[in-house]
Amino acid sequence: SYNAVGVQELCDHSGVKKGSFYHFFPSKRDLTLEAIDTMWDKFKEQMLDPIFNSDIKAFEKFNVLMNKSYEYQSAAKECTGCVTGCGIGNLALELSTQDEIIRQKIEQIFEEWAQYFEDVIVDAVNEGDLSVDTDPRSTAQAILAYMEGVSLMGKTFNDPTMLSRLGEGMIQLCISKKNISLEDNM
Amino acid sequence: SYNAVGVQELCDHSGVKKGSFYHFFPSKRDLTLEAIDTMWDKFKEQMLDPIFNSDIKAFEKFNVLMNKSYEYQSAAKECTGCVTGCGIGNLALELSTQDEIIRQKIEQIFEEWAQYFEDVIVDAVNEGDLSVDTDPRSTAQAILAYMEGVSLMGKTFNDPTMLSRLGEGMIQLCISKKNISLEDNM
DNA sequence: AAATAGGCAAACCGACCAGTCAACTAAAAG
DNA sequence: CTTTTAGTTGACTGGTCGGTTTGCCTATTT
Repeated sequence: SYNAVGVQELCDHSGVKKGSFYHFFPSKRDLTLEAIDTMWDKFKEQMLDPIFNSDIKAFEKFNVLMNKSYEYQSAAKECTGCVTGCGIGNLALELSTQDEIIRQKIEQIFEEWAQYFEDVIVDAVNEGDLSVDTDPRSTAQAILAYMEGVSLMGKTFNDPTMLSRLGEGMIQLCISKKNISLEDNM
Repeated sequence: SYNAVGVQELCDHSGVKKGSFYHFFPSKRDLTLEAIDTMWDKFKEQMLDPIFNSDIKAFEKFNVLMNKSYEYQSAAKECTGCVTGCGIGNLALELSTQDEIIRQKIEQIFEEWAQYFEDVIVDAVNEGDLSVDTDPRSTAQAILAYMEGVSLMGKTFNDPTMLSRLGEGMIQLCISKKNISLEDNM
């Protein structure tokens, strides 16, 4: 939690004196903004880019992403005893109503993040793997929402396997409504 | 945010003196636990029970729930200027790694919540509206995760329409994987 | 009328908060 | 060699934190 951790604590943990900290950062919020950038860059570099620049099947990319997330959360639990969830999602939920500037920054990151998904969905549509009725933007947002929701559940249950168990849902979110004749199931 | 609001502030806002507060509640955490119960009871009473005890179609129940959530968040934005998201989800994400007792309480609530969904899914399977291959428990958890994720997105974008736009995804999460022959789409 | 008990409020506690500041060091620039 | 500059440090600020203590006031019981 952002509000539960003080500047002093951060400094102690990093072997930095608080006075020095305020020499480089005008405020705690400034540090947070930079930390968000760092997290996001690292996430893109280590997770999104390797997966979404590879040439595996579109659907498979989502599965790989979820599996990597599962591994990451498993490692976090091994290391700290807690499933930590998505760092960006955590901040989003805690600070969106509290700090408008941070909210906007995270909004922009989510937009960028969904763009990764949207591009893949567009590819899949062009390749005929998804119905032309698919709305790429909404579908991409739905998948991102689902990922964040699954992370939230994993954190709440403190159980990383929730990520792998619920991973399949991402594919279902891709299937356009019109592609499923409800009569078939009703 | 839990940590951003102090007992004094809560008391001022309620016209209560802090000394009086601590006469009735041993700690801030105790208040929180009771507040969670109250929120959950109210949510069940006003949202879940009316919808899930009605005899509309299973799929339709999920849509109605999402629509009601949309209306609630719209009203919140009108009133406070902010989409507040799901109160329980907010606490879950902020406190799960910070307070084990609160984490357990929310875990139990999520379990109960998913049970509502699971029952409906079982009904739908029995009535032939969903494939017998459907895993009711996982599907229920997936829908809950999705709802929480959509709430998170709505809060981050401070845009209640995100709830209605992404609402359709809930139905897609119900469709069992085996029900969709991927070859049809690929 | 005396005793009792609970609701209530103000003062208070040590700890911690984000942030400031002046004194200091060390190295670069003139 | 002197001056400027960047970085370091710990003491300090006003204020708030969660929580405690004390004692008054009222209302029921005896």
